[in-house]
Formats: sequence, C-alpha cells, structure tokens
Amino acid sequence: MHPKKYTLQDIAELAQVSRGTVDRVVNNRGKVSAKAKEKVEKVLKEIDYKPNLIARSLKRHKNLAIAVVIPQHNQHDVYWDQCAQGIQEAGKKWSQFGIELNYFYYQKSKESFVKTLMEAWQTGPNAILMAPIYYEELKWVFPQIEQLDIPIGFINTPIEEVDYLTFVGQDYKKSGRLAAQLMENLIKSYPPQKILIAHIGVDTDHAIHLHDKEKGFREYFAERIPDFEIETISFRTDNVSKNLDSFMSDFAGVYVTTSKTHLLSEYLSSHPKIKVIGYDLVPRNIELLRKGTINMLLNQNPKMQGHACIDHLSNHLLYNIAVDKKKLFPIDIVLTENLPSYL
Amino acid sequence: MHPKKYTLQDIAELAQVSRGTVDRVVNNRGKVSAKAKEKVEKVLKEIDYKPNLIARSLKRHKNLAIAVVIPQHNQHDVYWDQCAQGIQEAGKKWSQFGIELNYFYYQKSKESFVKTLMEAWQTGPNAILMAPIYYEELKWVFPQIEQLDIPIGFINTPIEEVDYLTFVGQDYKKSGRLAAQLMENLIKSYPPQKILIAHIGVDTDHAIHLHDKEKGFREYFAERIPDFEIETISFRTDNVSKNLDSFMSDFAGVYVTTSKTHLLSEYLSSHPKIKVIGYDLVPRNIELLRKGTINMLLNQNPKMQGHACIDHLSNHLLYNIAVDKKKLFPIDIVLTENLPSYL
DNA sequence: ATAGAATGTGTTCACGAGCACATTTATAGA
DNA sequence: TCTATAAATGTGCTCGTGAACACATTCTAT
Repeated sequence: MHPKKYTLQDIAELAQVSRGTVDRVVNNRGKVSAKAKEKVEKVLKEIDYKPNLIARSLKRHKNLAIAVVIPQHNQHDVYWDQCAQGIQEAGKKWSQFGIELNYFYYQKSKESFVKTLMEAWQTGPNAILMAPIYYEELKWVFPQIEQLDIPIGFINTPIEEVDYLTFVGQDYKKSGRLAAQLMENLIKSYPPQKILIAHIGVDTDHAIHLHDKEKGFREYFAERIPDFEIETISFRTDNVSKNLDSFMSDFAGVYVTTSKTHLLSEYLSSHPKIKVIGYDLVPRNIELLRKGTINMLLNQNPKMQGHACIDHLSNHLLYNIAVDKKKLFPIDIVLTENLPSYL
Repeated sequence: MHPKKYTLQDIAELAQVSRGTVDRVVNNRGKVSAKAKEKVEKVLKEIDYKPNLIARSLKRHKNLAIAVVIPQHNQHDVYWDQCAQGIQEAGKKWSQFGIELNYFYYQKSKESFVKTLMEAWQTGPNAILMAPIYYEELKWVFPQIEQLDIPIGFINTPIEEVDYLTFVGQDYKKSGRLAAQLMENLIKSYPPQKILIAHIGVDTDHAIHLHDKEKGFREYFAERIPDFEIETISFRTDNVSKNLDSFMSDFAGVYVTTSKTHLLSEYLSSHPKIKVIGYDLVPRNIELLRKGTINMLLNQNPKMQGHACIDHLSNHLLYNIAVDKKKLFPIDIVLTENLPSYL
C-alpha cells in the first residue's frame, strides 16, 4: 500500500557500494568514480528514492535563519501589525524544526529600507522575507538584491525584476473592482449618483496600492455604469473632518481605500444614508460596522499572508518543497453577520 | 536571541536525575517517585521544555494511519469532491512525517455509513476522520463509535453526543443570516417585498443543514425587516422548473440553500430583476454568476476544511498539539469581481 | 621509481527521543 | 535484621542521515 521507504543503506546494498558513496551521489559532493555514480543513480531512479527529511533535519541540527525585513510599525498600523503577528506565529510553529526568524525593521524611507536590508544580509541568513513597499523607487537596488543569492520571499509587494522564490499579497486593482461592485449593489442605481474615493492617512509607501485600488474602482464603474460621477480625495491623518460637510453631503457612497475609515465616523454617523466600504478589521472599524455606519469591510488577511510566506520559505529551506510562486489572497467581504467568523 | 533548545539530557542534569526518569515524567508513563517527579517538573516549567519533534518522529518511524470515512462522490458532487481533494493534499503533506491516509467511501445511506465505518475500524487506524452526514438517524451508533477509543475528527457535521477531538465545518444558521443581510442589500427595501427560500435537490442527508440556513435567514428578516414576506419551497432535483412562473414572478429575491442554484437558471435568466444568492463554486454556478443571473455565491471552502481537519488530527497524533476543538470556517462571499481569487 | 598530491571508499559518531532492560533503592513481611 | 519483591532509576541501543575522519587507491611530477 504505502511505498517502501528506502534508506541510504538499502541503496548501498542494491548498488553494491558503501553508504558513504551513496550519500556522496545523492548530495553530489563529488569524489565518486563515474562507474560508482552510475550504479547508484540507476538504483536511485529505479526506487525513486526520497531522502528521509526527518532524519536529515535531526542531523542538521543547526538553525536555519530567515531574515524578516519589514517596516517599523506600531499597534495603529494594523496591516503591518497583524502581518508581523502572522509571521511570528508561523515562526513559532517552525522553530521546532530549526527555523529561526531574525527581524529587521526599517523606518519608512527607501534609504532606511536599503540600509536595513544590507544589515540583514550581513547576518548571513539562509533566506530573506521582505516587504519592499517602495518598489518603483527601488529599482536601482535590484542587482544588489539578486546578488544575495539566497531564496527571497516578498510580501505585500513583489519586485518582478528579481528572481524571487515566492510572493504573497493581493491584487489591489481587483480589490478596487470588487469594492465597486459591492458599492453598485449598495446604492440605488437610479438616478445616477456621486461617489467618493477617499485615500485617508496617505503615506508614500501606500501610494501604489491606493492608486491601484482607485484604478480598479473607476474601471468597474466606467464599464458598467459610466454615468456615475466619481471623485477622489486624499487626506493625511491629521487634517480629516475639516469642513467635510461642504463637499460630502451630496455623495451616495464612500470608498475608503485604507484602514482609516473610522476617522470619518463622526461625520458619517450623522449621515446614515451614505454607504461606506472600507478596509481591515481594526477595532474602530469593527465597532462602526456593528453600528451600521460602515456597511462593508474588505479584509486583506495580513495575518494569513504572514503565515503563508513563512510557511513557504520554511518548506523550501527544510524540505525543498516547491509551492506556488505567487499567492494572491482572496479579498474577504465582511458584514456584521459573518464578522464573528473572522475574529 | 533564540531560546536555547534543551534536550532530555540537559533536563536530567539540571534536575539531577537520569535521562530515563525525565523521559518518564515527560511522557508520564509512571514509575517515578513523587520527589523526582517534582524536581523534574520544576525544571520543565522553568525552561518551558518543548520536545524535539523531529527526533521524536524519527524514532517512532512507524506509520500512523488515519481512516477517512466520507461519502462516495463524483465530480458533480462539488462539495465532497473538493473536500476530498483538500484531505488528499493535506495527506500528501503529512506523509513525509509518517502519516498515512486510508480512504473508505460509503454509499449515501446510513446502513452503508455504519458498515463502512466498521470496515475502517477493522483496519486498526490511529485516528478516524469521518463525515457522518446523517446525524439524527445515527444516534444509535454513538455508543459503538465511542468504543473506538481513538481520536475522532468530524467534518461537515458533528455528533455532539460523541467525545470527539475536532470538528471542522460551518455555522449554517449564521450562513443563513449572512445570506439574509446580503439579500437586504441587494433588494430595494421599500415597498416590502416577497422573498423565496428554495431548497433544491433536497436529500435527507442535507436536511439539517438546510433547515438551519432557513432558520437563520428568517431570523434575520424577522429582526430587521419583519414586514417582508418569506416563503419556502423544496424541490427534488428531478422536478424543478415545472410551472415556476406561476408562483415565482412576484418574488424580489431567491435564496437557494444548496449548490443546485443552476437548476433555476432557465427561469431566472429570463427574469433578471430577481436577485439570487446561492451556494458553492460549481462550474454551472460560476457561469451564471459571471452572466449576472446569480448575484452572489456563498463559498463553504470545502477544500480548506479538508486540510484543516487532517492538519488537526496529524498534529495531535504526531505532536499531541491541541488546537481548537471546533473550527467554524468563515463563509466567503463571492461576486464576479473576487471570483478569480477563489479558483 | 617514488614521494606526494589527488581522488575514491568505508567507518564511525552524533543528532534527541523512545524503549527495553539492567541495576539500584525502597518497602514489606518474617 | 535479613530477605523477597516491587518500585524507582540508570544505561544502552535504535531510528536515517550528514560530516569528519581514516584508509586505500590512482595519478602526477621529479
């Protein structure tokens, strides 16, 4: 039923050489005559030898280090906070198998990113997991990154020009399109309405993502109901809620592209007719969702993303198991009624 | 940086006993004096000892068998097909660690279920994963099941009367409530409308699930918009679409509680105003979702459920790691725009 | 021809836990 | 107090692999 498990010893007997020789062939560390090599390889092929990964791990016993290079963040930065949490959880899980995570946080600037990445590299890790949120600005570092010559995992943002092992993230444009479709369902279609796209708490490091979301959102409306008027506004976190009334009263819906939806709460709770779609299950958002001020939240599953990325790298390091190169996470739609299942 | 890895030998030295004694305490196989046990436990607590799972696996080396008892199914039976796929994938993943899955398919009858379960039991597995979709009818087998005295995992349907290790499934009532909330969003609230709950392709083995969904759906409307009129109808697969027009034309929305939504397609596609919410990403449903005939599909994630259940049992068998007893999966909402991320 | 390098091959130990068995210690009965 | 017996404790081997090492053989250059 189950295919017999062959050991190096078994193979050695079959090929009539010593176990040591088989080992040298399997891990091709040379010092084997062509004749012996051939004999061994024939047997290997015949029995489809799979080394015992468990024994291998046990013997290796040295830790495999993954350098984790992500932005410095605080509790308010929910996406990265949860992402880091997922990474940590996964790290704990794999620590039993000799995987060790070393964290390197960079300040949100491209200089800091490069500096931190190089710092991480200095420690001689066996793999790097990084979130290169700057992307465009960073093209000049690509060659250096490639020289690292160890498996690279990207989270949140890929750098396509680099030969990476895995990327875990979302499709932001699709996210925007989905939001648009949901908005279409939420508002009455006739007469044509005005809709607002709000980038709140805009950081340069989110710029690409937000732009993609907006692009997807507008694209959907342009295709389906082009007579809707769509406007965009950008806030920094500190100057929200000033004179909102003057320009928001005539919008039927607001699509907030960040997790800062709750900053509009004061205004919105007194205008219950305005439909609101936002991002991320942060406490203030959850509260507003429960109250009905926010109609829907899109969940980016940062925690699962962190998990997935560490899982992938660990599997590769330990067992050389290949998984999908790209993993785009589904965008979950959260309403009050399915909220509990996400908490 | 990294917490030191302690071995049994280390602990033995710290507690000034022998390695064997530590082993006996850790695996509590008795034959240890109270004094020695105390000393060892003190050390264990201090250093938060975690046994090296790799060494443990290596030493065990015998395969652990999990018997998988699920309904016989074909490709059309998407739920079970995908569920089985998830189980298989997880099985492959764990096979490296000496977990072996043995499949036992039962015909959809309670007699066959019991017979197959006993067959599975005869093989002396180390754990059983089963989908006892009959539930109510099967109460009389409970005592026999309990006598199996090995960890039991339920998928899809739990048998609460049995002391099981894990249950993976959904909350069907919540599922109904969610559908209701989505339906509320889809249809115009005024004037009050009529809504249909359709149980299509009803099998006795689905009866409880469908009933719970209906209950949740009605509950939501009763709480929020009680002036809506809600009717229920049940079809068997063979007599759909007969005289549908006569009673369906005045409904604003249909909530189909099964994956057979597509059987209504002929009728519905000529009545685009009727909003439709159905279940499961089966090809015909996907097609209709893309066309716009079906507005939303709720996805039960059978594949992930399969994965989760095998993961849980394997973790228990290999490492005695306890996870949540019940794992209720989120109910994913799928529209055309986020459909690709689920395929 | 022969030292010395280069290459091929076999042996042994260690990784950490589990288990069987040997040895020591405690306990009871006389 | 001594023995018989049970309970407690310690020791050695094993799982399959990888690495270090020892040794044997072949090749190269003087």
